[in-house]
Amino acid sequence: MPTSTYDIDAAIPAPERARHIDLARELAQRIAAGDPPVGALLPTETELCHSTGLSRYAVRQALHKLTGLGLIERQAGVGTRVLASQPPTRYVQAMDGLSDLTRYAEGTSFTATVRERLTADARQAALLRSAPGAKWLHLSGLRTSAGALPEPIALVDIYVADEVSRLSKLPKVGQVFGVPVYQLIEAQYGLRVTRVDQEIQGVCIDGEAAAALRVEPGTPGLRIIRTYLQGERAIEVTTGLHPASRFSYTMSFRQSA
Amino acid sequence: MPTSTYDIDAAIPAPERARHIDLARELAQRIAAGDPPVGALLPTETELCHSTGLSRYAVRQALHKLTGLGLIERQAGVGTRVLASQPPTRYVQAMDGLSDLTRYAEGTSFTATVRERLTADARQAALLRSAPGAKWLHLSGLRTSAGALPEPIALVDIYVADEVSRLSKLPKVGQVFGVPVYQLIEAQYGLRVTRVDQEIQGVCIDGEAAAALRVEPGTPGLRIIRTYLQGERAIEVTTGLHPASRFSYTMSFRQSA
DNA sequence: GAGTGGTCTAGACCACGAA
DNA sequence: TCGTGGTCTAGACCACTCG
Repeated sequence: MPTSTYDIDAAIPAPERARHIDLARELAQRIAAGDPPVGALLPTETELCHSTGLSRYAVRQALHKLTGLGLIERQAGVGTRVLASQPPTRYVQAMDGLSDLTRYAEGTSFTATVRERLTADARQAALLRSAPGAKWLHLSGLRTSAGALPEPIALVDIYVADEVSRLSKLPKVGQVFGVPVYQLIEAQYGLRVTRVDQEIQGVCIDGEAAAALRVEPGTPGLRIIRTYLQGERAIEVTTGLHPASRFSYTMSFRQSA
Repeated sequence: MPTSTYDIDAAIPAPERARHIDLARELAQRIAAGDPPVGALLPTETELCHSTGLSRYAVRQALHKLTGLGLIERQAGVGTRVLASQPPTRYVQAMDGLSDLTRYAEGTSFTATVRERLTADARQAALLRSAPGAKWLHLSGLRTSAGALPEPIALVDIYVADEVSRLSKLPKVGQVFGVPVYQLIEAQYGLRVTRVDQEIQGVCIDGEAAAALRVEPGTPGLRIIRTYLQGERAIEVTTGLHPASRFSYTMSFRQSA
């Protein structure tokens, strides 16, 4: 039985680092080896206290660490259950805000050429994830670089759900605009976009679009469709048409700790 | 001065939930109000113990929660510093493994038509993020749906860095193949991909590519370039050419708790 | 040297789940 | 009813920072 009086431990120049970390590592290795297999219960806190000679506090710290790693699950009255033998390797693309989605838009501005209220037909309803007959505010325009010679960057369509479309600072036709519309909605209606779905398609730019973007008909491009949702409700949908020569979409996925 | 003998508190039917959570919430509100402004120090643990009547353990639990929220930063010998007045709203696209990147590949198979070792010229070096003259293993082939009539899905090129290219289970020319190459590298060299960079371009599919994919010349498509890195070293690069009619890239970003 | 947060002990009461 | 984990107290020693 390890007595572990505090003075004794203090006299020793410290064995390693924190003991709860050692214990966590040891338990993780045992779990990896399948000692308590997935789905089985780990020893109780009391048992671990006795077997390790540590206090309950230290044992709980170790188990807390394993919980954070997703290795175990704890429930009062039941015990500590093994969830996985290996900490799952996850990869994430993280953003510090939705503005990262449209970072390319920095140094550019949006000029509206169309502003109308529309009632969705069948085709539009599919894009807008709403029932046919639903009302939306529709803006259409051109995004241009803010430099001396304003090169068109993208043809943009913005749809705003009727319930959140009474926005005081919305761009007027012909007006240059800088703020993302979803930010106006969040500010004015006090809600938060909880999810953004994004689809990227390859397209050939023809006809009017080619003329507006000042590229040759048949030029390759990207169509990006973003749906901003609060919960399951789509509150804004944007589509952008980007000439491939002026835009490519890059992202980076990192292994999450 | 709250005496807070344990029996007294126990006799009361529990005020709310855990007291450390109440304290965390109160501190978060104060920080939001700028009481200790960003960059300043919070009261020390001892002061919080006195002002709240809680034990140091409970106070530390509350501060630990705020640390997890990214609101504060702690350092022994210095104190508790306010990092932000609001918990940053982050959005993440999470994957439970890199196979999610190529989920579309399920139910498809890769058939190699080219297998060679190459020495990167200037143009290839840029794609492969290595110096000109570096050696890579190059596979080229077609990804087809596994159904009865094998429709070509994508033209694929795979480049494997020389140091990790001695792979026993690598696809041979003409052979149907199912496992992602990065998994072979991870398994055989005992390393882990820590980052994947991805670029998506819009293209028009012409010439040989159109013939191989059995689409009309001038058909729109997507080119997807993935770079698999361990640390800062690129160990594999893949490019895929997908007809737009058979593939679009979708992703979803969620607000992270 | 005084004070900070990091670690740890040895107790205790509680809500909850299972027998 | 019994044992689980969740919460909490009141002490303690340590490494570290700073004046």
